[in-house]
Amino acid sequence: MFKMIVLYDRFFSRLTQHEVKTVTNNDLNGTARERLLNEAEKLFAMKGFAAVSVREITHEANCNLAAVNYYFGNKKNLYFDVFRFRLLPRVKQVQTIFDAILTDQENISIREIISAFATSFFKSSFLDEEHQLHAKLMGRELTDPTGAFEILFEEGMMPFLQKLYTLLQKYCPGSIDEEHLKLNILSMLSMVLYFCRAQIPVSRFTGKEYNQDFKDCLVDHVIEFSLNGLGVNEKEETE
Amino acid sequence: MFKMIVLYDRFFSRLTQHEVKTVTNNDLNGTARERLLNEAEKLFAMKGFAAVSVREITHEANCNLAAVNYYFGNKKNLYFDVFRFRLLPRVKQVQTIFDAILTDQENISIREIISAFATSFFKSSFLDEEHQLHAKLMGRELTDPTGAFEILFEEGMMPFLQKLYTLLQKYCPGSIDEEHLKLNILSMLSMVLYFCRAQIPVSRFTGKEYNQDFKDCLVDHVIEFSLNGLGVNEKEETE
DNA sequence: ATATTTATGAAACGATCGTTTTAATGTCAA
DNA sequence: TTGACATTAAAACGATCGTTTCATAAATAT
Repeated sequence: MFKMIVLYDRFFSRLTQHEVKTVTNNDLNGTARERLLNEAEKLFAMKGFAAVSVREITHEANCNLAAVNYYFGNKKNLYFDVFRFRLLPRVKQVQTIFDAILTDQENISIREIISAFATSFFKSSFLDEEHQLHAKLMGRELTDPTGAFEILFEEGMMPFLQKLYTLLQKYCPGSIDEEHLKLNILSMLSMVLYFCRAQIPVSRFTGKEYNQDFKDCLVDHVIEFSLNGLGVNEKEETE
Repeated sequence: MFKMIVLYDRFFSRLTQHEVKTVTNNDLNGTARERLLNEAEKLFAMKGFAAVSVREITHEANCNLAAVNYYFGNKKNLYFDVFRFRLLPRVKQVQTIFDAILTDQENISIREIISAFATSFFKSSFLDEEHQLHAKLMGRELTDPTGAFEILFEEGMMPFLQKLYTLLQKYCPGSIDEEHLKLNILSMLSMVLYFCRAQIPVSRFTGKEYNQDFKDCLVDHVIEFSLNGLGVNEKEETE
């Protein structure tokens, strides 16, 4: 009895018997717990926390209504676990892609850093239809924080921004003070986030649809605007 | 009977007898309809549409539960009217401030245009506590559009962006094609929106609180970053 | 095989939601 | 004053919500 209550603490939720025994097994996707997480991720992302009912999630996951409370304690805990086990890995993946792009190169220029940043955000993840859902989830957390966002920001976003900071500080030609460099980084971040999230206003104002051509154009624009914004005259470097 | 149904159409809602007779009177703030709009604006902004109940609104406005349905037909129509009669005027005010800043000056430089843009957004409105609520409302519409945002964008934002476009096109030194200039404008917009809305992550990364010093610093940063991003070397102009 | 735990099934609970109904007011012209 | 209309009041309706209960089936351990 008491053991059950402890399992429903803020940071832990019940694992299936199968999962406890064979955590490293790849064949877990079929378990009820996994199906619930998958459908919850999809539905929460599309409609938001309040607009999705437990009945809807369990129905889509082919589970019983009581399954959510059995595995996760309550609806809110399921929401948090979606962030912990589904969103956080994907956010971390952005930095992984960023690192992979840079490690291929020997001498790193600022242009290559900026380019890797924009590319890792844009092309590889956030413009995919699948990841649009995650952007919506994070967007809602930005306006109505529930604490779930902190998990992503502290463990996923902050380390990435810090790494970007040390990289740019190292390879920046002039001496830029900490405050201005950080504001520059946030400005770059604001652009990629905006062009990913506010696709409707962007399309409406520019008259362009988000096809591959326009996406490529956006990546180039962010890179050039950021390089100029940083005060780096790229023409001296590339030629 | 039928007349009532027509009044509850998407675009119109019932006016009080008092309002119909004396629309220009300043003494309207006390009517039930106005009180409902005020409280709805406040509550919708703080909690979002779904998280606010009609009972809560009517209670805060010292009205009866049925008053919302009497004056606005239903809850959703009240939400739309909050955008129509409360948010739209405030969004238009941004452009008014922008125009006021520029008309004081005789010869307009690009720096002055950018500065007026950033200032009209930042200082005059979006960083005030009162207007933070409106930013939250717009933020939710960005992730979960209900159609209410279109009112603001088409009638408030688009004309402003168009004006900015023609201004910059006129006073820009080099020849910039339409697409790139519009992307530049959207980049500037993304920055002011982000620094207004994402105050928590910004404070977390920079370590700065949103006091007056930091706000001023942000305005300066956006201006400089934008000028550099546009490829305008401001030092040749100001000296 | 038996006992114990784990998981699922269907049904119900209590609460809250938006909306409607019906009756009682208040207001103003005729 | 009377009648028509605008407004308010209180109560109830039907629906949906998150959660709980309890019986049963499946899986596992002894």
